[in-house]
Amino acid sequence: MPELPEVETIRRQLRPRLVGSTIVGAGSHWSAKFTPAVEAIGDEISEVERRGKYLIIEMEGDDGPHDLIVHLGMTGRLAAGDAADLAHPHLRAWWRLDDGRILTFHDARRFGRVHWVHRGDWSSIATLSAIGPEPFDDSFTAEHLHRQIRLSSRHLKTQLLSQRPVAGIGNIYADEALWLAGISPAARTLSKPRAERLVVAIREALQSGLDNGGTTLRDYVDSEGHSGANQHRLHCYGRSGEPCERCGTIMRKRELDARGTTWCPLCQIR
DNA sequence: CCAGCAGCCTGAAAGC
DNA sequence: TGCTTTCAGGCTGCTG
Repeated sequence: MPELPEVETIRRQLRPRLVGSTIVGAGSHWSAKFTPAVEAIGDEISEVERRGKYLIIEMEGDDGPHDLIVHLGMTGRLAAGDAADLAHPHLRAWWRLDDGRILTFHDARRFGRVHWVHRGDWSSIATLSAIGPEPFDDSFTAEHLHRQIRLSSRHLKTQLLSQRPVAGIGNIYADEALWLAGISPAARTLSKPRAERLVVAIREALQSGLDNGGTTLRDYVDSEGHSGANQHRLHCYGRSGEPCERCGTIMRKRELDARGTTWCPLCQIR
């Protein structure tokens, strides 16, 4: 469940280690989700960016600039290590660098993906091509959020998870942000004042994740194999049956559009 | 075009 | 103890 804070943590670690390196070899699992990895052979890494939960490795080669795009899915891990990492049974893709190091992509559940596209041409990746603004960008405003939510009749939380109103939110930070804002995940509309609160809350929830190196509930580790610490600071996700930190009401959990959803039935009344 | 949902995946934990 | 069931859920692509 790497969401924006987890992917950004990995990006910050990998960028200085990868920029300037050339890919001299690569391989992948047989699934078409991972085979585009080998297209990067021969190219040099010029930048490591991120858009929402997508890691975007910018590549320069004889056939022009490309993006090597990695989505970690639920259980994806990236690491810049040595050949020992190739032995792992969950290895899905690997890239050998010109100094002998190997960038590996492990993913037990194979919900992750690798894409190879011309620089900036994300049209073949539906979610990425329609993705909303970065949450810390000035363009992510209450007016924007209010307008976006009005475009769909789906539950508010489901819209946040779609990546369209704003980029990078997954199940954990969606529950956290809605609790912080005091808004029901099952709402279908969003007033202007609530949109104001939700923008602040989304930034607060994600910033906590960034400040604490990500949230590790089961699988997440950063590119150096370290767990995050934000799981100790969650107010909502995973706290069903426990008292709400704000009002003491017992937190509840239910399925909302096939996603486990925790909320406070009093502070987040519909 | 949109809402809703099956399907993809496997390891850990719970249930029997 | 050991087998079976449940659960975790981001994204794609299909259906009505």
